[in-house]
Amino acid sequence: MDLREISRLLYQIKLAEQNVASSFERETGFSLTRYEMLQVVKERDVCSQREIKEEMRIDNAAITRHLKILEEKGYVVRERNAENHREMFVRVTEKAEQDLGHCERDEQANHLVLQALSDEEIHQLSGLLQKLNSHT
Amino acid sequence: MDLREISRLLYQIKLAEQNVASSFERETGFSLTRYEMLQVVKERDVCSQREIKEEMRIDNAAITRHLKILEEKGYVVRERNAENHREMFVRVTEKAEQDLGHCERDEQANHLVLQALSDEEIHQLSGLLQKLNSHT
DNA sequence: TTGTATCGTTTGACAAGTCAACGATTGATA
DNA sequence: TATCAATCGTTGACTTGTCAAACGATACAA
Repeated sequence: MDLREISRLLYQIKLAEQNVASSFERETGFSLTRYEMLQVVKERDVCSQREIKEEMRIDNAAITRHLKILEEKGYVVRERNAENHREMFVRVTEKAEQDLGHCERDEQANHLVLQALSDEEIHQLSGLLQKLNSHT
Repeated sequence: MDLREISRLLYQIKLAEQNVASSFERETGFSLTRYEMLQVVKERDVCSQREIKEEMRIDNAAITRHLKILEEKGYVVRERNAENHREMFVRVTEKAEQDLGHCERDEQANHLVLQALSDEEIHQLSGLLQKLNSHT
């Protein structure tokens, strides 16, 4: 297993990421990151940006900017935590719930990975990525 | 298998890509993309940017910019194809061969994926990614 | 009460990708 | 042969990530 083989594998991961992220956006209308972000917030009902950071392992700066965009689109509302004015509390709006639910029911989205891989393979892939990601 | 589960999986791929690319760069001193690019050129001895594009599935603009950087670092030389003045021919330099060989022999690089996954698992992962990437 | 450290977020500068528009060459064809 | 289309590469504008510096709270110690 030499470096060249490793770089080939890693480059395949890069390509997969690009393909997959752009397909997701094309088919759902949501950028993958912002979709995840909305779901993370929604699951917590209300949450701080620090929580988003910990859950998504993404830089603070990126969070600030994504939330700005989501706010402009009317998908989230933000307000300072009254008990700790350093924190911003984020909450998804009714509109976000609707639009998320809408593309949830959209069959098209299923064409993504499901077309390429069987359920068994998806499960395998998920396990391997988990291993890979936890070793960081 | 609903959309939320899919997005989780795709987001894992995104995280993996980020981890893996930055580890690679930290440990080899080469950005993953530029390392691949040098190898692709080296394997062909001389090649046009179109060939790089087809092999690496990367945008033309990105190639132009990476090659500019590689040229500045003295890793590649470029010259117009005398028979077709539209094409640029790229070639790696002696210095590139040396530096690539140097980090090839560097054990550190092996800590990357190899630490997280067994040979068998790497093989599995590679297969799954291949399937995923060919379905695009 | 007054520093000082820490926290949570924001901002700016950079990297690396995309797409779209352009320029120079080349090839095809009317 | 003159023109028109296709090819190859470059450039500019944009996206989305990073890191580092800055900033307004807050907490705590002297």
